[in-house]
This record gives sequence, structure tokens and C-alpha cells, in this order.
Amino acid sequence: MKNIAYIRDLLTSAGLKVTHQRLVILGMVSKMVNHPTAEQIYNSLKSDHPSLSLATVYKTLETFVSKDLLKRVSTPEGHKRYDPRLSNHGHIYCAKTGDIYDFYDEELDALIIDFFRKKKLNNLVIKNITVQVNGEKVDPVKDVTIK
Amino acid sequence: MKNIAYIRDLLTSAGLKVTHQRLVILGMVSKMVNHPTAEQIYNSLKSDHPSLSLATVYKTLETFVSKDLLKRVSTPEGHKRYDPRLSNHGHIYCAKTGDIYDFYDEELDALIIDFFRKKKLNNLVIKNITVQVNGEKVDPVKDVTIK
DNA sequence: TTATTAATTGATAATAATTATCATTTAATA
DNA sequence: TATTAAATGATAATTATTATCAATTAATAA
Repeated sequence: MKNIAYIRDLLTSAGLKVTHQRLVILGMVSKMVNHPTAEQIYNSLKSDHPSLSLATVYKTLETFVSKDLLKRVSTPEGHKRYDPRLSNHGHIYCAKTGDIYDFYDEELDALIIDFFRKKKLNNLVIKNITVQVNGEKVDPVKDVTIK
Repeated sequence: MKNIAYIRDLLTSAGLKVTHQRLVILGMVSKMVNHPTAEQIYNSLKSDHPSLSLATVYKTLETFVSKDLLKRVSTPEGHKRYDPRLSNHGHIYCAKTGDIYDFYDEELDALIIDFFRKKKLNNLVIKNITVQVNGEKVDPVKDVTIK
């Protein structure tokens, strides 16, 4: 639960001016759970903030990504969506509904990081590693089915 | 090395009419190494096939994806790119150049599949699992750097 | 507290990427 | 070879995103 004062601090620490728009955009995206697009964030805000511009939402989101206040998530459909959860985690993407679910597992993270460490990839600074699971929700099945 | 006869078989097996356009598009994307966009594929073909339409390239690529003859790859930039390599593998994405490198590791695959099997995710048919590494190529560094 | 200044915003135009439409052409059969 | 359904090409339309720029606003300095 990010309150206004906390978001204000985040913006200041990132070297960004604290504007009304930034406060409400970061506040909104932080409480949205399903990795919204710029348009969805705009739609969630416009009734309470009728003067807000869609262009501002687009620009502001990209500003936040560049300052590491948000992460940008890519889907197989190739749309930009935003994720307020900054700690490393994986995504489960449902092709049928377009929903994205987060999953967290430190053991898996450690495993993968270790894997790449051993690989000794030269010449590459890794920013993040994401495990993306693509699948389809179905009527309840007994167990996870792979391929 | 996919020759014409082989590609012809692929198309037929997928229940697709064997057209000149499909042959050359699948032939081209299969030999392109860096996960091209529809436009890049079109550009690679148009000098030899001046009558080919960009719209056909777009449509054909999506047809191939729906028939599992290609995979669609998403990048943090949110563009659609295509991958002719169907066996499971991970992607290393360079934010600086936009290049995507493949990496294959059966041990890592087995590890991750096992992880999800144990999770017993109900209600989800997993189509594929991709490990996506986002990073930046730099002047040679000593070792892989994480975060 | 107000003035200054540079950054931000909103409105909208422009661009880029992708999809839709539909008349024409073509591949697979009968 | 004729038939027919599917695919193609040309282009319009749509969608997503970015650029432009005058007006506004936040941060600061006086």
C-alpha cells in the first residue's frame, strides 16, 4: 500500500518533479494487479481526473520505467504493459484471456542466476531475468500439463 | 537447412496450401538468425520477389504461428518478431542493440519444467516456458554481472 | 512570498505497426 | 481442364505510440 507521501518520496528520490499527474498515475498503476496498458491506466483515472491527457500517461509511464519505478512487460501479443512489482518474479501469461499472473520463487531465481553465472557470459550486463510461462487457462485439469 | 521440398511438406502437413509466397517467406525467416520483424522479412524478400505484398508477409507469419511453424517472440519494446527455432530455448535480449540471442540448455529446461510440475498449477495448460534475459552488451567485462 | 526558470502537461498532429477489405489470382481437387 | 475455396496484393482503416509546442506548474532562489 503505497500512500501519497511514499510515492512523493519515490518521485523525489528519482529526481522527478512531484506533479499531481505523476502521483495519481503511479498510485493507480501500483494498485492495479493485472499489468495494465497505458490506455487502461488512463481509463481508470479519467473519471476522477478529467483533465488528464492520454499522452501524459504514455510519457509518464515511460519516464517511470527509465527511473526504475515501474517495469515494462512484454506479451506475445506485443503490447506494452506495466508492472509495479519490482522484485524479481516470473509471469504466467494466459493466451486465451490475456491475463498475466505473477509468481515468485526465490529458489527458482537463485537457480537461474547461478546457471548464468556458471555460463560466464562475457560482454553482457544482465538487467533482469524473467521466466515467462505461456499457456491457456482451461476447465479445471488434474495437474499442470506441459506441451 | 530447410530446402524447398521440406518446407513444402511442412505446409502440406499443416493443412496449408503451398503457395510461392509461403515457400519463400518460410524459407527466408528460417535462415534469418536474429528474430526478424515482418517488415525485415519483407525487406529481405522484395528485391527477389517484387510483387510480394507486405500485407501478405504479415498475414502469412501469423498463419505460420497459428500452425506452429514459427514462434512469435516478444521484446520489452513490444514489437512482434518471429523465431523459426521451435525447440524450447531461452532468449537473451540486448536493450542497447535490440539483438536477441538464443540459448539452449536442456538441464535448465528440465529444472524449470520440474519446478512447475511440483507447483501443480491447476487450470493451466502450459504451451511453453521461456527464460528471457534482458541485458546490455558492453565492452568486454570479466564475468557476467547480475543487476 | 513572490519571481524566475526549466520541466511538465494537454491538445493534437504525426508516425509506426498492424489489420481489414475486397477484387483478382491461384492451388487443390474433381 | 473446370470448379471452387483459399490466398494474395493493393490499399484503406485502425490501433498504438510518439512528437510538437504553447500553456501551465513545481522547484528554487531572491
